[in-house]
Amino acid sequence: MNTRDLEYFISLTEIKIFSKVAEEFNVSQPTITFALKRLEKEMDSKLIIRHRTHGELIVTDSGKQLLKHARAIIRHFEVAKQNIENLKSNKISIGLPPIIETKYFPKIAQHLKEENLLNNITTFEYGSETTLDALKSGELDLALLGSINPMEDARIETEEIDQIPFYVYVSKENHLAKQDSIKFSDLKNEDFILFKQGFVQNESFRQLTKKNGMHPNIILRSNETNNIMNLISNNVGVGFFNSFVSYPENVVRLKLEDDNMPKFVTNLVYLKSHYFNELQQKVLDNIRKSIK
Amino acid sequence: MNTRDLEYFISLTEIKIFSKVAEEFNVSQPTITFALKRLEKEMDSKLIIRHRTHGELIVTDSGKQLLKHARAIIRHFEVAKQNIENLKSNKISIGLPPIIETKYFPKIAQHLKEENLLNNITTFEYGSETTLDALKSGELDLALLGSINPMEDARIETEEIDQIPFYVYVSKENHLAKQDSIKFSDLKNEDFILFKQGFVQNESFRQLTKKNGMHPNIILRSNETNNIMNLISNNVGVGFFNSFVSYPENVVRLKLEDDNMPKFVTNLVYLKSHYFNELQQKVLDNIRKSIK
DNA sequence: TTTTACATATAAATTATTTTTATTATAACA
DNA sequence: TGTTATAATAAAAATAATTTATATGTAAAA
Repeated sequence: MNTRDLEYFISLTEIKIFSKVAEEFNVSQPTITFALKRLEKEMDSKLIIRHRTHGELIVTDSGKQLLKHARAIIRHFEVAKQNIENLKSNKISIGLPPIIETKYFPKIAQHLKEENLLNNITTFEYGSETTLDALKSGELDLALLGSINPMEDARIETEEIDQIPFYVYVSKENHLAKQDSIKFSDLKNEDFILFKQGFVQNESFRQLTKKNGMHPNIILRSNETNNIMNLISNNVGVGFFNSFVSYPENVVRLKLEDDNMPKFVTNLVYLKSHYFNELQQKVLDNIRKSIK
Repeated sequence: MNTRDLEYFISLTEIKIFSKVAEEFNVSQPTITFALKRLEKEMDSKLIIRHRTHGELIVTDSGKQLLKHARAIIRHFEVAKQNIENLKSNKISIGLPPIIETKYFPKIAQHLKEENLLNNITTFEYGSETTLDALKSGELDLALLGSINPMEDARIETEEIDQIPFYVYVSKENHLAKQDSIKFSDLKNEDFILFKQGFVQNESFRQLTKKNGMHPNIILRSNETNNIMNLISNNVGVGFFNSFVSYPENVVRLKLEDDNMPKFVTNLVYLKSHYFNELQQKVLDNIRKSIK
């Protein structure tokens, strides 16, 4: 069986028009007809019910069943290619979201340098959610990433590093700064400066505002911790981060008193199906050593 | 890319001789050479280092990486076929290990009969371990099965039904019968009558004997609960089962006092990648309703 | 009801891919 | 040095996939 036929099939269930699928793949329309016939013969089952008219095309139960597996097959194939590409360039690509990088990378870099491995790594610095996607797609061999509460994903191996709470960061001039700790709901009239999309703190923040029935005023989003801290220290708004971020002297960190607060969990993760070669294994071991 | 090439490749990494692989698949030797070349071109990487001499054949790191994905791809393909086969026969095949069947099937059957679905199911009555393998291979759509401690498998969706302890069953004439509860180590001189291979109680039993440094004398294994209980009641030996089994009047059930005793967990399980059609969904819902 | 437009199927020819047959190359070993 | 076991290569054959051209089916428009 050919993966090309599966690709035609997947596309057909999405686009639902034979001739458009053919266009998509730069082949002629009968090619799609024949590909589907091959699959139906192989599976000994009708996969798609077609009416020769506008947009009506029904995926049978068998078709739906195949579709699930077809997607998995194509994904496996693409990830295999990507992994091999990384292997060839003798680099291990590591996802390191900035906040986690700040906390852990100095030690990791030190260890790797001692072992002469520092030039064999490429780091990838995006938010934890984006990083997770990249890991799944096979772009990354390994990642250190944050999650709210322990991670659970069927395809991923997770080693939990630690769990830390979230804090609110405000300027000393802010009215909240006199207190040591607050309730999340005390923030309902504040302006917020947060990270851009793809950071777990956002998900945690979203959960808390929902729980407290708040409609927060987010005045700015940035990817740069320094930039955000600068604005906070000028009392432009308040921030919501874990304790990994460093903060200037005129910023105060406030504890949150609420029960059942989400935690920021740091995880060392990789695909269960990933094969680590000797070099990659060495790097992995060094990272493990560095963060524990 | 062709799955046939992957099959040749997988076999080659196992058999390690091109000509033998060719024989295995009833093709000529150059076919294997060309298949490997195609894969190496597609992956743009050497997969296998070959010396034209006895048994020396090294799978490269890239090859190992591909191998992992190749196995997954082939499995997906086979499972898809099997699932579709079940779908066509409009039957839902359900794994029901005997002990669990005894406890849950009467209620399930009653519900299914009311809905006129009883003739759309096929049950598969083996031990939980065997049942799990069948589920993974796509032979089964669904299973109720036992595990020691909660199950964790990447490819499987699990709904935990309940957790119950294991007990020791002895004849009233047995010297232990006077007690209400015992320690597992009190059994060190007993003769045991257990289930045959593929039942979770065996795994639990094995763990406990190991922990207690025991070398148990297992005098008989059977698949028939009635048969085993008969022997126990005649004081031929003692049994180790969960509380689902029914037992005659002259058999006594003893609690186990040990700490951290393994539990018998009943789970409703199915493949994450399994697509349930309307009929199958109905059956699934009825089973859920029956066991909760 | 006929026509038109859109969409898929089919037949035959073409092209591409895979496999085979026959042969050569290479290393190990007697 | 010749023999044996194994893999690679070249050319031909077989098989499979795709295209071109055309037929067929269906819904909507005229």
